[in-house]
Amino acid sequence: MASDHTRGAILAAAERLYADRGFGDVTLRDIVAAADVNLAAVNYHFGSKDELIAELFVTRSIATNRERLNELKAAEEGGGGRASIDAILRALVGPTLRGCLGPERERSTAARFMIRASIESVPPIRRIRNREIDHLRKFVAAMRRALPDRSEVELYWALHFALAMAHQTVRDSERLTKLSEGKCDLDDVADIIERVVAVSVMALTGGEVERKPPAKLMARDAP
Amino acid sequence: MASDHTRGAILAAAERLYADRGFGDVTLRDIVAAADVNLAAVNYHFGSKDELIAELFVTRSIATNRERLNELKAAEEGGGGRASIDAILRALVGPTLRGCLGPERERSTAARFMIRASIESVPPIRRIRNREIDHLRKFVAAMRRALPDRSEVELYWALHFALAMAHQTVRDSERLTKLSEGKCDLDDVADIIERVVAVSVMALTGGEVERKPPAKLMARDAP
DNA sequence: GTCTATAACCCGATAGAC
DNA sequence: GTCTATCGGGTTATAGAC
Repeated sequence: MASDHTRGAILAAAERLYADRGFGDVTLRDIVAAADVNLAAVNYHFGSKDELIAELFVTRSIATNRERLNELKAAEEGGGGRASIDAILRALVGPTLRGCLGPERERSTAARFMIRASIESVPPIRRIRNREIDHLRKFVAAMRRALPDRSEVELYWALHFALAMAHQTVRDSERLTKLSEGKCDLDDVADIIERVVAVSVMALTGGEVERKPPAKLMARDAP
Repeated sequence: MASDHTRGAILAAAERLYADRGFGDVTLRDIVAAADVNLAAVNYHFGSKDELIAELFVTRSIATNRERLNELKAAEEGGGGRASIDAILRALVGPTLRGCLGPERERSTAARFMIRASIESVPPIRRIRNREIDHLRKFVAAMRRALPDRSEVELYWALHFALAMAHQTVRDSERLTKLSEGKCDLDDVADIIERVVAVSVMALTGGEVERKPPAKLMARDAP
């Protein structure tokens, strides 16, 4: 089975090149040159360029999702079958943020690949992300157990906003650093996780009360 | 100046095709066929495919940024030189959300183009987005006037999270609809704006107090 | 100045020999 | 399984007609 070597070499070279230079700038010819294999081997082992990218992304996604579920399970067992809402949200955003942020020098190829995937969002990756819904439902279910009084709509919005803050922080960490002139420390991952979790929890516990009634034709605000 | 017609036809055709089918699936040949002009006209009028995309995006971005600043100015004048924090954040996220969400049938070509740009994030568009920092600084300055007691870091994070929630809602509206089985109404733009603003305000007014101290090696949570 | 026509090159995918 | 050779198509760039 010399093929396993070829296959693995392609995967490793592709992940590194995509992480370093992005999906748009890396051709299959670049990849096979770096892996020192033949051009046709890519099509033989993966079927197409898109399926190669999909396999790279699926592998890393499965790892992240397993981490999330492990943390969720640990939080629920620690709480006697019902995890606290902050622990649930921490299990949701923690693995992604820990995996993608942190000091530059410590970022693995896998981490840089996932950051790139988050920024460029090429078609095969989008297709896989759209199949994540069943995975997210497990977190909605846990949130429902933690906050049985909240309406489901509020739970969905809170989960959506938590993921939004986490992903955008991964995507735009450079812009936030520039905007804040370094005052926002993107290397302090634990602090960022707690920020995202705290805001998401407030969206669930502090909201609903002070939100304005839906004013359909509001153009400006008038105090 | 028959060229103005050619130029405009290319811009209109390109925006429509990109909005409908995405940047990856539309070739220059598709565009010139739809605009009924010659292939080389694109290179003559815009220099390259990337510059054509950049011009489309810059035009729409300028319009959005002007709306934002108009709303900010109106809010500050209405408040005697100092706008309330919610009015500032509403001016920041309102134009984008109003422009990109709402009933499908009402979405203009320009709106669908901006949604596409938000999802696919192709290199020329990323370059332009990175130059938005000076624009955002005006909102940071307004926030500082509204909440002079808050530390600057908190203002940056709140602005970042507000934009994160707004952009991710535009980007992933379909996933949220599926996840919530239609229970989250993505057509009720006014409600979405108020949700984003409310959560962002809470990030500024409710935070700082109950956030945990930075626990560098926290793996799980232990109550 | 404006546009047409075409050249020269690179991409991903694949048929078929080995 | 691996490799050569090649196809169809997209992109830039440009010579030269209008």
